[in-house]
Amino acid sequence: MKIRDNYTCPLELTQDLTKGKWKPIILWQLSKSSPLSPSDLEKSIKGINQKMLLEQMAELVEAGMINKKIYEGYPLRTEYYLTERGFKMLEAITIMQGIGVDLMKENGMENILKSGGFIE
Amino acid sequence: MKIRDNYTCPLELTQDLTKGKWKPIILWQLSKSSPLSPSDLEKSIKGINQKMLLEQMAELVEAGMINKKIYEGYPLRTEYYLTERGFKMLEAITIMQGIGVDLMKENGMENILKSGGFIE
DNA sequence: CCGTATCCGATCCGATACTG
DNA sequence: CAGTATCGGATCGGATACGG
Repeated sequence: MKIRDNYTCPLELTQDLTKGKWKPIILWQLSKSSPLSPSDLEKSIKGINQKMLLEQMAELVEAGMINKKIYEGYPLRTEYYLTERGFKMLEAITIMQGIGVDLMKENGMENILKSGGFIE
Repeated sequence: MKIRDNYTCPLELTQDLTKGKWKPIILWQLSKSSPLSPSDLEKSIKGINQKMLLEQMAELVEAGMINKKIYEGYPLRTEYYLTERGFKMLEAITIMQGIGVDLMKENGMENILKSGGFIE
Protein backbone atom coordinates (compact mmCIF):
# COMPACT_ATOMS: atom_id res chain seq x y z
CA MET A 1 0.00 0.00 0.00
CA LYS A 2 1.46 3.24 -1.11
CA ILE A 3 0.49 6.33 0.82
CA ARG A 4 0.55 9.31 -1.44
CA ASP A 5 2.52 12.28 -0.26
CA ASN A 6 0.06 14.93 -1.24
CA TYR A 7 -3.49 14.73 -0.08
CA THR A 8 -5.79 17.65 -0.55
CA CYS A 9 -8.02 16.56 2.31
CA PRO A 10 -8.08 13.93 5.06
CA LEU A 11 -10.96 12.14 3.42
CA GLU A 12 -8.71 11.08 0.59
CA LEU A 13 -6.36 9.40 3.00
CA THR A 14 -9.11 7.35 4.61
CA GLN A 15 -10.37 6.45 1.18
CA ASP A 16 -6.98 5.21 0.12
CA LEU A 17 -6.73 3.01 3.17
CA THR A 18 -10.16 1.44 2.87
CA LYS A 19 -10.64 1.16 -0.85
CA GLY A 20 -10.82 -2.01 -2.82
CA LYS A 21 -13.53 -4.49 -3.42
CA TRP A 22 -13.18 -6.45 -0.22
CA LYS A 23 -11.95 -4.31 2.66
CA PRO A 24 -15.30 -2.96 3.84
CA ILE A 25 -16.77 -6.43 3.74
CA ILE A 26 -13.90 -7.82 5.76
CA LEU A 27 -14.41 -5.15 8.41
CA TRP A 28 -18.13 -5.85 8.43
CA GLN A 29 -17.56 -9.54 8.99
CA LEU A 30 -15.09 -8.92 11.77
CA SER A 31 -17.57 -6.65 13.48
CA LYS A 32 -20.14 -9.41 13.75
CA SER A 33 -17.87 -12.13 14.97
CA SER A 34 -14.40 -11.63 16.26
CA PRO A 35 -11.70 -12.73 16.35
CA LEU A 36 -11.73 -14.74 13.15
CA SER A 37 -9.11 -16.77 11.35
CA PRO A 38 -8.44 -16.24 7.65
CA SER A 39 -10.08 -19.54 6.83
CA ASP A 40 -13.21 -18.57 8.75
CA LEU A 41 -13.37 -15.31 6.87
CA GLU A 42 -12.83 -16.99 3.55
CA LYS A 43 -15.84 -19.18 4.21
CA SER A 44 -18.05 -16.28 5.23
CA ILE A 45 -17.26 -13.98 2.31
CA LYS A 46 -18.79 -15.29 -0.85
CA GLY A 47 -16.57 -15.03 -3.89
CA ILE A 48 -13.31 -14.08 -2.24
CA ASN A 49 -10.20 -16.18 -2.58
CA GLN A 50 -7.29 -16.67 -0.25
CA LYS A 51 -4.92 -14.35 -2.03
CA MET A 52 -7.29 -11.40 -2.07
CA LEU A 53 -8.29 -11.96 1.53
CA LEU A 54 -4.77 -12.05 2.92
CA GLU A 55 -3.60 -9.22 0.74
CA GLN A 56 -6.45 -6.93 1.76
CA MET A 57 -6.12 -7.87 5.42
CA ALA A 58 -2.44 -7.04 5.38
CA GLU A 59 -3.33 -3.60 4.10
CA LEU A 60 -5.98 -3.15 6.77
CA VAL A 61 -3.39 -4.04 9.41
CA GLU A 62 -1.07 -1.45 7.93
CA ALA A 63 -3.87 1.11 8.09
CA GLY A 64 -4.47 0.33 11.75
CA MET A 65 -8.03 -0.87 11.17
CA ILE A 66 -7.43 -4.44 12.30
CA ASN A 67 -4.82 -6.36 14.23
CA LYS A 68 -3.77 -9.97 14.31
CA LYS A 69 -2.72 -12.37 16.98
CA ILE A 70 -0.42 -15.14 15.89
CA TYR A 71 -0.35 -18.48 17.67
CA GLU A 72 2.89 -20.40 17.44
CA GLY A 73 3.05 -24.06 16.54
CA TYR A 74 1.19 -26.35 14.20
CA PRO A 75 -1.33 -26.25 12.76
CA LEU A 76 -0.72 -22.57 12.03
CA ARG A 77 -3.30 -20.29 13.51
CA THR A 78 -3.86 -16.56 13.36
CA GLU A 79 -6.78 -14.45 14.47
CA TYR A 80 -7.82 -11.04 13.32
CA TYR A 81 -9.91 -8.49 15.16
CA LEU A 82 -10.98 -4.86 14.76
CA THR A 83 -9.03 -2.05 16.37
CA GLU A 84 -10.65 1.05 17.78
CA ARG A 85 -10.12 2.78 14.47
CA GLY A 86 -11.69 -0.18 12.72
CA PHE A 87 -14.80 0.20 14.84
CA LYS A 88 -15.01 3.85 13.96
CA MET A 89 -14.69 3.00 10.31
CA LEU A 90 -17.43 0.50 10.84
CA GLU A 91 -19.85 3.26 11.73
CA ALA A 92 -19.39 4.64 8.23
CA ILE A 93 -19.73 1.18 6.74
CA THR A 94 -22.94 0.56 8.67
CA ILE A 95 -24.50 3.66 7.18
CA MET A 96 -23.52 2.49 3.71
CA GLN A 97 -25.01 -0.91 4.41
CA GLY A 98 -28.29 0.84 5.29
CA ILE A 99 -28.21 2.79 2.06
CA GLY A 100 -27.59 -0.43 0.16
CA VAL A 101 -30.65 -2.01 1.75
CA ASP A 102 -32.77 0.97 0.71
CA LEU A 103 -31.41 0.84 -2.81
CA MET A 104 -32.17 -2.83 -3.12
CA LYS A 105 -35.72 -2.37 -1.92
CA GLU A 106 -36.28 0.34 -4.49
CA ASN A 107 -34.89 -1.72 -7.30
CA GLY A 108 -36.63 -5.01 -6.88
CA MET A 109 -33.64 -6.74 -5.45
CA GLU A 110 -35.40 -7.85 -2.28
CA ASN A 111 -34.67 -11.40 -3.30
CA ILE A 112 -31.07 -10.84 -2.32
CA LEU A 113 -32.09 -9.42 1.02
CA LYS A 114 -34.32 -12.35 1.86
CA SER A 115 -32.41 -15.18 0.31
CA GLY A 116 -30.07 -15.40 3.22
CA GLY A 117 -27.35 -15.35 0.61
CA PHE A 118 -25.89 -12.27 2.14
CA ILE A 119 -24.17 -11.87 5.40
CA GLU A 120 -26.18 -9.99 7.94
CA MET B 1 -21.96 2.52 -14.51
CA LYS B 2 -22.58 -1.16 -14.55
CA ILE B 3 -24.60 -2.57 -11.72
CA ARG B 4 -23.63 -6.13 -11.12
CA ASP B 5 -26.42 -8.65 -10.99
CA ASN B 6 -25.19 -10.60 -8.06
CA TYR B 7 -24.36 -8.89 -4.83
CA THR B 8 -23.71 -10.88 -1.75
CA CYS B 9 -24.67 -8.01 0.51
CA PRO B 10 -26.16 -4.51 0.21
CA LEU B 11 -22.88 -2.93 1.22
CA GLU B 12 -21.34 -4.03 -2.05
CA LEU B 13 -24.00 -2.17 -3.99
CA THR B 14 -23.40 1.09 -2.13
CA GLN B 15 -19.69 0.62 -2.62
CA ASP B 16 -20.11 0.21 -6.35
CA LEU B 17 -22.12 3.39 -6.54
CA THR B 18 -19.74 5.55 -4.54
CA LYS B 19 -16.36 4.21 -5.48
CA GLY B 20 -13.74 6.03 -7.43
CA LYS B 21 -11.24 8.63 -6.52
CA TRP B 22 -13.51 11.66 -6.68
CA LYS B 23 -17.09 10.80 -5.77
CA PRO B 24 -16.81 11.20 -1.99
CA ILE B 25 -15.03 14.50 -2.42
CA ILE B 26 -17.70 15.76 -4.79
CA LEU B 27 -20.39 14.90 -2.25
CA TRP B 28 -18.39 16.56 0.50
CA GLN B 29 -18.08 19.75 -1.50
CA LEU B 30 -21.76 19.80 -2.34
CA SER B 31 -22.62 19.41 1.31
CA LYS B 32 -20.81 22.58 2.22
CA SER B 33 -22.14 24.77 -0.50
CA SER B 34 -25.04 23.94 -2.71
CA PRO B 35 -26.11 24.13 -5.43
CA LEU B 36 -22.88 24.34 -7.37
CA SER B 37 -22.08 24.47 -11.06
CA PRO B 38 -19.50 22.13 -12.57
CA SER B 39 -17.07 24.99 -13.00
CA ASP B 40 -17.42 25.96 -9.34
CA LEU B 41 -16.73 22.40 -8.32
CA GLU B 42 -13.77 22.12 -10.61
CA LYS B 43 -12.21 25.13 -8.93
CA SER B 44 -12.82 23.82 -5.45
CA ILE B 45 -11.47 20.31 -5.98
CA LYS B 46 -7.73 20.37 -6.36
CA GLY B 47 -6.37 18.11 -9.04
CA ILE B 48 -9.59 17.15 -10.76
CA ASN B 49 -10.21 17.86 -14.41
CA GLN B 50 -13.42 18.50 -16.26
CA LYS B 51 -13.75 15.05 -17.73
CA MET B 52 -13.41 13.24 -14.41
CA LEU B 53 -15.75 15.66 -12.69
CA LEU B 54 -18.59 15.37 -15.19
CA GLU B 55 -18.15 11.65 -15.55
CA GLN B 56 -18.25 11.03 -11.82
CA MET B 57 -21.16 13.38 -11.31
CA ALA B 58 -23.16 11.61 -14.00
CA GLU B 59 -22.66 8.38 -12.08
CA LEU B 60 -23.71 10.00 -8.83
CA VAL B 61 -26.90 11.21 -10.50
CA GLU B 62 -27.54 7.69 -11.71
CA ALA B 63 -27.03 6.44 -8.18
CA GLY B 64 -29.54 8.94 -6.84
CA MET B 65 -27.00 10.71 -4.65
CA ILE B 66 -27.21 14.07 -6.41
CA ASN B 67 -29.52 15.80 -8.87
CA LYS B 68 -29.04 18.54 -11.37
CA LYS B 69 -31.09 21.48 -12.50
CA ILE B 70 -30.52 22.64 -16.03
CA TYR B 71 -31.08 26.24 -17.04
CA GLU B 72 -31.94 26.79 -20.68
CA GLY B 73 -30.22 29.41 -22.79
CA TYR B 74 -26.73 30.75 -23.11
CA PRO B 75 -24.33 30.75 -21.48
CA LEU B 76 -25.07 27.16 -20.52
CA ARG B 77 -25.67 26.67 -16.83
CA THR B 78 -26.34 23.65 -14.67
CA GLU B 79 -26.44 23.27 -10.92
CA TYR B 80 -25.95 20.18 -8.84
CA TYR B 81 -27.20 19.48 -5.33
CA LEU B 82 -27.39 16.57 -2.90
CA THR B 83 -30.47 14.38 -2.68
CA GLU B 84 -31.74 12.91 0.56
CA ARG B 85 -29.75 9.79 -0.16
CA GLY B 86 -26.71 11.90 -0.81
CA PHE B 87 -27.04 13.47 2.62
CA LYS B 88 -27.26 10.05 4.19
CA MET B 89 -24.15 9.00 2.35
CA LEU B 90 -22.54 12.14 3.63
CA GLU B 91 -22.90 10.90 7.19
CA ALA B 92 -20.63 8.03 6.30
CA ILE B 93 -18.24 10.33 4.52
CA THR B 94 -18.10 12.65 7.51
CA ILE B 95 -17.00 9.81 9.73
CA MET B 96 -14.28 8.92 7.27
CA GLN B 97 -13.15 12.52 7.15
CA GLY B 98 -12.78 12.39 10.94
CA ILE B 99 -10.71 9.25 10.73
CA GLY B 100 -8.53 10.90 8.12
CA VAL B 101 -7.87 13.83 10.43
CA ASP B 102 -6.85 11.45 13.21
CA LEU B 103 -4.57 9.55 10.88
CA MET B 104 -2.88 12.71 9.71
CA LYS B 105 -2.29 13.89 13.24
CA GLU B 106 -0.69 10.58 14.12
CA ASN B 107 1.56 10.61 11.11
CA GLY B 108 3.00 14.05 11.16
CA MET B 109 0.87 15.31 8.34
CA GLU B 110 -0.55 18.21 10.29
CA ASN B 111 0.95 20.50 7.73
CA ILE B 112 -1.76 19.46 5.33
CA LEU B 113 -4.42 20.14 7.92
CA LYS B 114 -3.17 23.60 8.68
CA SER B 115 -1.99 24.69 5.27
CA GLY B 116 -5.48 25.50 4.17
CA GLY B 117 -4.63 23.48 1.12
CA PHE B 118 -7.51 21.20 1.78
CA ILE B 119 -11.13 21.94 1.63
CA GLU B 120 -12.78 22.16 4.98
C1' DC C 1 -19.68 26.64 -20.09
C1' DC C 2 -21.50 21.87 -20.28
C1' DG C 3 -20.93 17.44 -21.92
C1' DT C 4 -18.98 13.34 -24.74
C1' DA C 5 -15.40 10.43 -27.15
C1' DT C 6 -10.87 8.39 -27.61
C1' DC C 7 -6.52 6.89 -26.37
C1' DC C 8 -3.23 4.97 -23.21
C1' DG C 9 -0.65 4.07 -18.94
C1' DA C 10 -1.52 2.66 -14.14
C1' DT C 11 -3.86 -0.04 -11.07
C1' DC C 12 -6.82 -3.75 -9.57
C1' DC C 13 -8.24 -8.36 -9.13
C1' DG C 14 -8.63 -13.28 -9.94
C1' DA C 15 -6.26 -17.78 -11.07
C1' DT C 16 -2.58 -20.45 -10.11
C1' DA C 17 1.41 -22.12 -8.06
C1' DC C 18 4.66 -22.31 -4.33
C1' DT C 19 6.81 -22.05 0.66
C1' DG C 20 6.93 -22.73 5.75
C1' DC D 1 -3.56 -23.29 7.46
C1' DA D 2 -1.14 -18.83 6.78
C1' DG D 3 1.25 -16.18 3.62
C1' DT D 4 3.93 -14.73 -0.83
C1' DA D 5 4.97 -14.46 -6.02
C1' DT D 6 3.68 -14.09 -10.71
C1' DC D 7 0.97 -13.24 -14.69
C1' DG D 8 -2.77 -11.53 -17.73
C1' DG D 9 -7.27 -9.52 -18.42
C1' DA D 10 -10.37 -6.00 -16.83
C1' DT D 11 -11.10 -1.65 -15.07
C1' DC D 12 -9.85 3.04 -13.82
C1' DG D 13 -8.18 7.63 -14.40
C1' DG D 14 -5.84 11.50 -16.70
C1' DA D 15 -4.76 14.12 -21.12
C1' DT D 16 -6.57 15.74 -25.00
C1' DA D 17 -9.73 16.93 -28.45
C1' DC D 18 -14.27 17.85 -30.20
C1' DG D 19 -19.42 19.31 -30.30
C1' DG D 20 -23.80 21.64 -28.49
